[in-house]
Amino acid sequence: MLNNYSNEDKVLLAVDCIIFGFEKDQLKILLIKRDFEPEKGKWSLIGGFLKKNETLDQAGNRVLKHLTGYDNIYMEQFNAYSEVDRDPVDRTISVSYYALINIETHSALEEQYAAQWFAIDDIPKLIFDHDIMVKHALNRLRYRATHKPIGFELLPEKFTMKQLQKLYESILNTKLDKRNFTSKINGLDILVKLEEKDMNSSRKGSFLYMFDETKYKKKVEEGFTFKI
Amino acid sequence: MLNNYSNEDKVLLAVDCIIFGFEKDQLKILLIKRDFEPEKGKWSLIGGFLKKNETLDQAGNRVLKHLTGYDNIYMEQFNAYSEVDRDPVDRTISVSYYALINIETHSALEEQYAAQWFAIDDIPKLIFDHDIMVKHALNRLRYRATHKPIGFELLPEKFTMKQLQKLYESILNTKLDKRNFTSKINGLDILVKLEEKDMNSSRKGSFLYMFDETKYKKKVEEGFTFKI
DNA sequence: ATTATAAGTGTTTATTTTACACTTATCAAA
DNA sequence: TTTGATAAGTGTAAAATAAACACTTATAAT
Repeated sequence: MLNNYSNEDKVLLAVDCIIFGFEKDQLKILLIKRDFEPEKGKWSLIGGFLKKNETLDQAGNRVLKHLTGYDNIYMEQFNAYSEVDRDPVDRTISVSYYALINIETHSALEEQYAAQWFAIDDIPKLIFDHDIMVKHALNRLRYRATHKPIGFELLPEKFTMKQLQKLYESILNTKLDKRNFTSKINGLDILVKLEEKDMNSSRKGSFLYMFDETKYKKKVEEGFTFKI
Repeated sequence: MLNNYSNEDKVLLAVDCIIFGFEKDQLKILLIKRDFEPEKGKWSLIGGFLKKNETLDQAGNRVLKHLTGYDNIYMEQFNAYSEVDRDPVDRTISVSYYALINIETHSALEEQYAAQWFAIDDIPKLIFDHDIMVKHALNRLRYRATHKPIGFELLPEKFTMKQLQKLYESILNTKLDKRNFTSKINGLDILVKLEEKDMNSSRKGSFLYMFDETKYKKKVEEGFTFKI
């Protein structure tokens, strides 16, 4: 009586991750040189196959850790890709995730692995349908940025208001007014202004901020609409 | 060299559909009495297994047609569910879809099949993790209703402003002000007001509307924020 | 002391959203 | 044919939010 699914087709299930980082005022994604056939040596998203005894979330984290060394990264599932011929070797459905990561605090790992960061408007041709996945992930990230706070996972612990503005500008692909941006962000009440200044970018120096993690996460739960 | 995926695990991939309809001012979903083990006879979402040579979208449509007779239905994929034990028989990942359907023009089909419509706040206990899927689908539908026009797929060809308002109210689970609603909707410029009146609901009668399909679909592309 | 540079800060206008209640068209009943 | 009942239809004022816009200030380097 049990096991009456035996006539059904089984397929390979892949997990592919679009890993966003932010560095030098630029939004970037992490790509890897694929080390197996087909398309060996071509640039690819971080990905791998789901194993029998793990969830998709677990597979995403395992794959990410295995290929980049990164652990405990913020990830969100966003779409399944199922074109019959998307992978020439075998029927593979891919569930994609986007991840947010602070490049600086996770630096130096890329070298031991074959991963490399690419600025968002300088991405090489990718294998299979990975280009489309990146496009969709960007849309999702844009939506995310206008409906929930963003930055906690992407910026260093302490950052300037300008860095935060540049993050929004690069995600939304637009220029924002400094005064309006500042008051909008302050209105969200998720930042803590520190005494400390960053003296690198100007003589006057600019105050550093941190996220108030509790308030930030509360706003992530609630959501809002951030009009640009 | 090819077929080097042979060590990877294969899994069953299911497609489950949350089918929304609207009837008698109520948002409803279509459920089916499951006709195979396990959980035979229990209420379940419309679902089935992906076959080797079809996409998920195709599988969704095939399953829907097979179990309800409905064809050519608006569907959108929204999430993959992958808990290891979600199906007791075999490892099955489910990709869920929500669908929108006009109950009246598709009526009479339920009887030949084992499907039945349930008002959204009167849904029986469902098998596996289908309850969670329904909850997520409702959230997705709410999001959809506040960011794109909705109703074309759910309402009959001709409908009153009140019907449309009731649709929004039942999706958003809230009461709306008649005047504000009317001017908001008219502001979208997606409706055509007919000469014709519906005389069933009042002595005065209420004008019937249709969607301007071109404008409607354009707005669906663009998106907006519908503040309630 | 002077200068150069980016940081920091408020106000006014335009737009959008919300709150709110009376008149009208029609059918049914007297 | 008049009257009454009922839901449809309609507008405005106040409040909140978003957008546009430019000068002052703190500091390091010279």
